[in-house]
Amino acid sequence: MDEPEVPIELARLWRLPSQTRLGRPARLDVDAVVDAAVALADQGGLAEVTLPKVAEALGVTKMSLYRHVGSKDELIALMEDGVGPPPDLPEGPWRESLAAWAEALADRIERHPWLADLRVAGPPSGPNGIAWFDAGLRSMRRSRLDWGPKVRIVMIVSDYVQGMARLAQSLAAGRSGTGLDQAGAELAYGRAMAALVDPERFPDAAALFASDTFADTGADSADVDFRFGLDLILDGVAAQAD
Amino acid sequence: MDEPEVPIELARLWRLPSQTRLGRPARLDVDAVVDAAVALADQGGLAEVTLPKVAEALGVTKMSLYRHVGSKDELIALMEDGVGPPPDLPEGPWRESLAAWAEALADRIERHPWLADLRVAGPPSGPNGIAWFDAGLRSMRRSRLDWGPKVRIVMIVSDYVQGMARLAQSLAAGRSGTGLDQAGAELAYGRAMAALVDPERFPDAAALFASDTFADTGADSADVDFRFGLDLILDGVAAQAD
DNA sequence: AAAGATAGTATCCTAGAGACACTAAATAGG
DNA sequence: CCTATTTAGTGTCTCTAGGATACTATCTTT
Repeated sequence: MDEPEVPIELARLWRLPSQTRLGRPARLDVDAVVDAAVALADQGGLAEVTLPKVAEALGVTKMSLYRHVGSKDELIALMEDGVGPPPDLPEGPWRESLAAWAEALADRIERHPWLADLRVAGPPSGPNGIAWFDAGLRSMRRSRLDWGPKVRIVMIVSDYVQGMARLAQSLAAGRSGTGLDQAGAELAYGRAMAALVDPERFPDAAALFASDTFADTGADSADVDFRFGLDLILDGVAAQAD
Repeated sequence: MDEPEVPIELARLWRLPSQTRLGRPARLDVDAVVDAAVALADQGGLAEVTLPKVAEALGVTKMSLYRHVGSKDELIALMEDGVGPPPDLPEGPWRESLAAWAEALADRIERHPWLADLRVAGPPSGPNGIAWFDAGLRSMRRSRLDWGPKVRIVMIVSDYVQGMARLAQSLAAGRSGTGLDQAGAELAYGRAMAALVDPERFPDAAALFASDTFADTGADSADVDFRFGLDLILDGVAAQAD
């Protein structure tokens, strides 16, 4: 009856020590692999995280990694959890607390941009994922919201933060001319749209392009946009909480 | 001075006819390639869309596809635009119109689940992307919102819809036991979490897991969740619009 | 010292994206 | 009519990735 209580992936996420200490001692452990992968992703994006490259960074062969992570997907999940727990957030009215939590989430993605590329793979299950989740719930302690709404609001806010981060990254990539196939696309965009968007078919879009709304998409407008949407969502929460 | 007015990718997105009709006539065109790719994605997900498989479906070799699409990424963009324009939406108060637009977006993803996997790659640029964008803006005509807020709200709502779709897909995949590595993970999840989530460290999360909130994540709760968040966002918009 | 367990290695396979040089089929101008 | 030009589609090659399998190396327990 030595069936594991928890699946092996969960055991790795929580760094549960293995029962036995038989056999050859390991040079590597889960943390070493995850840290190396995170370092690669931090400086080159998720695409840099390949089993060969992680293995090379650690000075081992790629197949040895499979002793410590079950698959590439599991490695990604471990990386997501591995970037760490939330910071201590100030207690206070739910609106300020929840906003601070959202800012902390955004900050986390800014430090690890590849987090914006990840798909949600279900409910949080790692220790740090749970910690972030717990912090999000805690921010609403002083509200009169029930569990159901709280959970949904946590999902909405974290989804919003990730979505805005993705958008900001895409715009930044397009703007700074990544040298990829969309070099100069930013310049051509306005002119091409003016030529292609027929005001008869698309009256509102054409009017928008004719206005200078897109012109002031300056350097730090991302922060303004972020606050705008966050406040909008918080207004929506306020409508529910009262 | 016969430089193209618009980049070639945009020309393909908008199906601008090429000037010349020299040379060998094409068996294929952009639409044929895109339609085949969409058909594959519809029945097997984005992972089914590979150049070899698309080519096989069309009875050509994979390299011939590059005569009609510039790259895999461009094919994805063409697919996204290729699923079609928005339906006609009822005029009316902005709140109902915007809600209807969001429902139409959700409906589109339900018909083409792979749309949930796509990253936003900047502002909309294809004819149908523009059409959806235009429809979103139009839904708020009767509000007193300025262009800036309108654009942001369109982004927030479409991001919300896509995020919820992704979440619903993840949960559905976990629930129906895809046969992948997470077979039975759903069952183990509750028990494992109860064992791992220390109430001292994670008081709110532990309390949540102890409650039966997750138990009633029934079959059609996705719709309920969707409406909850949508209403929350609309409440936020209302706070801005007044 | 032998048996058993675990860590890391060497080699193989499958599959995809894309480069490049080729052949095939059309048109325009002499 | 015929040939140069232009465009469409093919065949083959390279690179890179994830992963399976069978192996060797190194430790602990008895």
